[in-house]
Amino acid sequence: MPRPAPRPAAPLVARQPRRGHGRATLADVAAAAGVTAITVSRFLREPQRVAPATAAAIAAALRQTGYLPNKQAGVLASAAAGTARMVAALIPSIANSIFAETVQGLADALQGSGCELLLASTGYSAEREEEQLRALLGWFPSALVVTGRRHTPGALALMRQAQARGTPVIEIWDHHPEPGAESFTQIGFDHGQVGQAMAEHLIGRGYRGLAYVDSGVAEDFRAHERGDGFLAAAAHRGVPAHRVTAPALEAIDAGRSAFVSLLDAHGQPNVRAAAFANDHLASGAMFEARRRGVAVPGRLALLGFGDFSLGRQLDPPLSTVHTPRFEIGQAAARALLQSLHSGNPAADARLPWTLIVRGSS
Amino acid sequence: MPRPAPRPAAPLVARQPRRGHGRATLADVAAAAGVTAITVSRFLREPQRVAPATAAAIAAALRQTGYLPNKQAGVLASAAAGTARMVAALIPSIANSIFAETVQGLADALQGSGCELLLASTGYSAEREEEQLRALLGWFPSALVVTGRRHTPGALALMRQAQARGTPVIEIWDHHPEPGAESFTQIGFDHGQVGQAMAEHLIGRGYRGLAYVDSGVAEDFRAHERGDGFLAAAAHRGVPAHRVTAPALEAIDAGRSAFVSLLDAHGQPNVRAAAFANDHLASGAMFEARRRGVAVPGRLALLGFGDFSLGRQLDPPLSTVHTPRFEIGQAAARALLQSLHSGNPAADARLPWTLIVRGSS
DNA sequence: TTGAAAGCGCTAACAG
DNA sequence: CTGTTAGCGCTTTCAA
Repeated sequence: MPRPAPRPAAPLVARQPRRGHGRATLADVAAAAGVTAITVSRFLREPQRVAPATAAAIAAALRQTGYLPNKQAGVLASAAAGTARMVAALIPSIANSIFAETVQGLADALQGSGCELLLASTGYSAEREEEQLRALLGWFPSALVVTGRRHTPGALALMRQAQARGTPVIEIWDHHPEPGAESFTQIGFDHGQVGQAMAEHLIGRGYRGLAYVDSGVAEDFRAHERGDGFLAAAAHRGVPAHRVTAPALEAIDAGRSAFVSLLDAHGQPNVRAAAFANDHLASGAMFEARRRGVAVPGRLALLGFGDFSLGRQLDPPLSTVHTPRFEIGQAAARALLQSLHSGNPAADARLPWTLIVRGSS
Repeated sequence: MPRPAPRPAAPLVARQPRRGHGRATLADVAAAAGVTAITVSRFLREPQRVAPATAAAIAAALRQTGYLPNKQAGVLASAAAGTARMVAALIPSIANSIFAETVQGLADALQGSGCELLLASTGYSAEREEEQLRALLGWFPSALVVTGRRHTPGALALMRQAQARGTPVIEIWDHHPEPGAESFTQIGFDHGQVGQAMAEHLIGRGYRGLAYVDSGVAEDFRAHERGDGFLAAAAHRGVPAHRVTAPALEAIDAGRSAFVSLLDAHGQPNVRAAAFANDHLASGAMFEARRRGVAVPGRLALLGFGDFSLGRQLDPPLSTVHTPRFEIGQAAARALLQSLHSGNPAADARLPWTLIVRGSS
């Protein structure tokens, strides 16, 4: 009588299962529907590729189990295709309404594309940018959006590495294509040109004795570049101009303070018109002018930047530069989606800004 | 002479490798360092647990390969521990400076915790909230932050499901603990109480004939609740009060328009004091009052909500309610980090607001 | 139209 | 202190 064949030895110690959460997986759904996981996966991605009867069973099982696909697993499994469906964005400050609106544009345009937004802010610090970049890239995002074109060597290396892997890398808020230099997609405008236009507007109005009130944020390079353009244009026209830097206060207060220092410019050429790094600063100057009874633009003409809603309400309404802040985000989203779709790098875009002349200049 | 044993049959067709990207993996680093992947993994998480010599070799290999850990893989591998290191946040609008500041608080307090922020906005739509919730939860975030306590049944189900799995779910900007009802962690304040305080302030100042100018955004429930509290308090004191809704314009313009309609209240009780759903609306009223030469607070007292920087600059400066908008984000971050750390649900927090009496009331 | 097998990159569990 | 093995949940490749 043959003895029963020995059963394969059971493992000496049962290993602990690793599932710790109660979440339904593809396998659970599949079991409930009487198929295997791959069929459910197919149903979710290409419903028409499964038989109608199977589809119905799967749909029921999905509902019954409350299944939510695990995107981490999905990304990992198709890492080669670069389908992370997640866009990482890095801006100087979330609380700054300029960037908040850009992020809104980005998020809105990403809506419906199946891409989520991974957001981080640098606090205008280049070192923190590199740090955050490293953290964001660890998620293997399908695209990367960063602000401006000044980065630490480490950050640049990370960006290049990402780009080399086929991840679209987009620099927003700036547009300085450097012929010959391999670089990233830029979506924005030339801040030097804006500064130049600001100076030319004031000069064209007949003002002599100009000032550019720069941002007190040392790493707001774009504000500084507008200042550079402003001073260069004035110099080119032979008009005296100088730069003052706003103090590190809340912006409207900083503008008030800067206004005061413009009025009493010890030995400086008499200032008749001032351009500001942003509308908040310019508004502060307007408030202070009103308080002191200084005529605007009679004694001093004022010009802002940004076209925030407040400026229109002032008396006189503030002349300013309208910027495509929402559109920059939208354009970045469109560019990266198209790049993801086509496989080609996204094209640069120079977005239009306009100088709006109101009463203050 | 024995024939050579047949080699195991090679697969008929070589399978395509699946790696499509050029990124260094743990195995690459390990090979370069002459160890195995797990040792590198240990070095990255607990450097003191590998021998100094090995550590040095690994450090060199890491530098040489430019390795960046793949967080998707890491999360997946330790899914049971819930270590997604990613916080999902859902707010009505990114461009709205109130929420932008809250997100900034959240992001700042998350800095250094190793958690990234996954952000989405609902556009004040409950349906879009549910949709976005589904998308965000697919990433298996370690915590979820949503705005307010009104959600669709589907959204509630998702939130409860997440909470049941041990994911902290935090509702921000509101605080209405309902005794007995199982609910989520709430971090914010009671908007009804704020409305009540606004009414009592105006009544205490001797104004009779009150109005609450509500937000034109239909789903800004918190603004409506402040209105409810306002009207209830007025009724309780026997003071006539009514609610008007601001038109759907840009906020400052909407405030201007609402102001005009308050002045000519056909048959309504004469309005002597108005509280607004936010400072932008109130500021619009102030601008219009100045334009029309209407005395504030002589003819009409005005009271805002939010304490935006603009209000302080107006003439008279705007009375308002200061809200802890940055602190709400910070507190949410702290609460969820602690919850993640301790394993217990995060505690509710009622954050303080203050009524700031300036010149306009 | 469906399934089996393998593998994405990493880490938990266990063994030395 | 280091390694082996297995597996996270999904998708790709190949076969039926």
